[in-house]
Amino acid sequence: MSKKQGLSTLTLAVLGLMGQGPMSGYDLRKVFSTTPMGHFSSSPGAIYPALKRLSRDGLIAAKGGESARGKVVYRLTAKGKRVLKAHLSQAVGRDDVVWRLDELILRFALMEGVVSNDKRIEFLEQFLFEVDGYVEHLKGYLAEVRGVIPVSGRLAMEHGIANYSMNAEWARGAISTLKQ
Amino acid sequence: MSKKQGLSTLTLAVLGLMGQGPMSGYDLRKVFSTTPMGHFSSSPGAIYPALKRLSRDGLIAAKGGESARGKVVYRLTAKGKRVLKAHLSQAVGRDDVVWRLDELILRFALMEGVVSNDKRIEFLEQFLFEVDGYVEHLKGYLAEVRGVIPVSGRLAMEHGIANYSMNAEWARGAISTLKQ
DNA sequence: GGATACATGTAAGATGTTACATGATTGT
DNA sequence: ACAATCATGTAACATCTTACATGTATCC
Repeated sequence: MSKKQGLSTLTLAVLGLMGQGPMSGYDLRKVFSTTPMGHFSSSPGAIYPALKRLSRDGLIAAKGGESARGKVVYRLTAKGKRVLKAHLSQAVGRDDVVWRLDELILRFALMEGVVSNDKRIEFLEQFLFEVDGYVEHLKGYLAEVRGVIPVSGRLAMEHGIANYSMNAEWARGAISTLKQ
Repeated sequence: MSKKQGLSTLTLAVLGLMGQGPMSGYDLRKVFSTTPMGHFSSSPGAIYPALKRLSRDGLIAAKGGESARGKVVYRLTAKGKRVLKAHLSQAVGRDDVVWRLDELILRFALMEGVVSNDKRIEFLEQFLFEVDGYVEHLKGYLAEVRGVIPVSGRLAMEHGIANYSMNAEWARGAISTLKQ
């Protein structure tokens, strides 16, 4: 169906923001450095090369026509839209929840206008299922090692459990919001 | 007083685990792949070069004497202990909370036996102060943009607020645990 | 004797950080 | 005229991922 889609978190953020409207590299840097949207480096050494890559791969294209100063404004190509939508529509697995939780939240944040309401609810339900499962796993692990691990370690484990529990709570709330 | 201490998360985890006792690269991989301790790649391509660097820089040293099979067991040197302790003793700032929260939790988890109980409480109090401040900031930001941002974006913002609130709650609980 | 687990490593490539460089435009 | 902000870029370096390579010891 598709090649492996190894979109880095930064790449995903760039495509997602351009999905909302055309932007320049400088615009992206402003968003990353002035809003609490994700935690991205606004360093030129990361953003401009990323734009070059996306441009080279045909996912974005510089708008024709001169813009103010040297500004280069990009927008998604048809291929870029397809790749973005495919990425946002991926199923949520246990690995995503364990290893890439931040990216899942970013994916959700970028879904507006790209993925239907029903699909977003489906995403949250898969997310909730996997998170709940992982919370149980962590609780089981803690029960096993409690007593043999040091206090700091135990508290850090409890942090992990509280973190995933909070994510489950959030997902439950978000699902009922999206269902009206 | 000291050079910039750009310990990567993996490097910190390696030093911290070796702070508890001698380990080989393979032992580290086992810990990373079989316990929920942090989210580290257990790939040999990350770990063995990291051990080489730490060894080259004099923070760890291979134990003399042959071990089973080809096993190479490392332990912290005096310098390694010093660097680890210095890193774990750093003050917590707003930037750490915003950009490196996972690393802060890892730092806390590794403090046992290296940093005194009082210092750990101090760490948690600084952490709590910064987290509380950031929660206020996020709430203020949300209040400003609520209404003009899409639903998915708003829910993602609320996720961030819930996340930091949970961290504050956790810190409060951990402080009272450490105070007995 | 063959599968599995132990144990370490390298090579190629992608991505990111920090620091530097360059020039245009706007405000005062 | 000068500073600040707008705007893009490169070079050197560090790190991590993926995939491959190699050999040993143990279990059945």
